[in-house]
Amino acid sequence: MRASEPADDRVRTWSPVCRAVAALLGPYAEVVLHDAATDRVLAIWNPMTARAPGDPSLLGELDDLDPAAEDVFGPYEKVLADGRRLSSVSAVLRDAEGEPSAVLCVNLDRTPLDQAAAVLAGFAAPRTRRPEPLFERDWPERVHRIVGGFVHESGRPVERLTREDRLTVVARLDDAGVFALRRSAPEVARALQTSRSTLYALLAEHRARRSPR
Amino acid sequence: MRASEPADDRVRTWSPVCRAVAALLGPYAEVVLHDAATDRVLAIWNPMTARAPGDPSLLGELDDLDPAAEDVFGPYEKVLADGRRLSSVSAVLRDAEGEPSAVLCVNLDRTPLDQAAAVLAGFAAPRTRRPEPLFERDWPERVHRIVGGFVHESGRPVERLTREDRLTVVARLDDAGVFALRRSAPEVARALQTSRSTLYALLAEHRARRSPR
DNA sequence: AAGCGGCCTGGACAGACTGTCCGGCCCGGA
DNA sequence: TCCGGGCCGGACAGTCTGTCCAGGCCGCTT
Repeated sequence: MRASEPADDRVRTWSPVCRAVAALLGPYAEVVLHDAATDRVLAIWNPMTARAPGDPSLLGELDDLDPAAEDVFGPYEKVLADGRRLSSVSAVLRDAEGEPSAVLCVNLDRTPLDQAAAVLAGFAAPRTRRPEPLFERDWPERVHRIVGGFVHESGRPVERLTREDRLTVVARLDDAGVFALRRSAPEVARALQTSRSTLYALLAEHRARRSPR
Repeated sequence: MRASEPADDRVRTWSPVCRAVAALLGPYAEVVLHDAATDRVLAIWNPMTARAPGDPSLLGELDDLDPAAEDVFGPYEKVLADGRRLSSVSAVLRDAEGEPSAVLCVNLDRTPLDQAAAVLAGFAAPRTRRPEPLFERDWPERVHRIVGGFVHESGRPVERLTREDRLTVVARLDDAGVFALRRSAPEVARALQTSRSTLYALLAEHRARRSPR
């Protein structure tokens, strides 16, 4: 890369697309251009949070992408601090040589859509609610999905997750109530490729952090 | 339809409402005015099937309506022969004396709504659906609700349920996956006002019945 | 290189929970 | 009255849970 401002080029190259997307999706979509190498924000349109160019992206390393891998990720879900739920899509943008040059993320606030869908669904399906199982039948599948989701989202394969990563995943799993299910702990440990001991350590840490009282 | 048609009055009275509703809900709503006494169609707007005035209504007995009962029913679901699913609302229309004079039915074809909802839902919630708890947070509450539901439905208080009753409840609970939750067995036993031993006996019996293979 | 701290791990363990079994009790029918 | 079905509490072995520990690995510092 160039001298001190390697970003310029890429922003110039990609900003029309970004602006188009931002314009198309209206006020509820945030478009972010990331520098995959430095893991920082290059530019941002219609920001939903206080991020600005130069801020860390928190994307995780996407640089060890093999060319065969898919360049478009998602849509997957993120949750903002204020509870708004986003549908996000990420795309690896490559230069003329085929090298990854930036990462584009589009974050669509789905709450209005959710509300609309709920309205429609309620309109259409009046009272015949389903017996609705207490929990998903195939919870191991579900565990794998949560773990897999994080892997996907962080770009790191399971066996290379950091301690903090695993802590995050454990937090999600705990929030999802997974650990109230019989036999879930060993399964989770396996999925997380860690030992049962460590899993419990992480879990304890998570719970201690959450309520230090 | 004058002389031989006693319906006239009522149709004249109610048709503005019916037309308004039909207009409001667009091409997907059928509005039918029934004669509750003769159980025949008085008038129909925007019919979805080949019914015409004078045809039997097939409403079933709505005549034994006590005045205290609610006059508006639904929305409930109907299914057309061709598979279209309808959301329906019925209303008893009363004359000046408070006597039932006709029944209004509005049948809304929900397939377009369902499709729209699906589109929106798909748009909004692509692949990683809600962190959506794996199971209800307050599952004991849920257990009580299932048990209570059965009690309500059978009219017998918990402590007077028959063996077969309890077996049914256990079946429902098992189908809901309750027994995959840690610590659920004692709670269920308590809710069912039976002993843990018996609970396990019932559970075993249920599972044996289900798959005698 | 050696020392150190942080973290992971397998193994060990006590304690909780799970399923099963049994003897005793109650109750309704023959 | 006797009998059989069903329930109960208690007991038990087996499993699962959390916790703890000693040892090992790794990166960092001295």
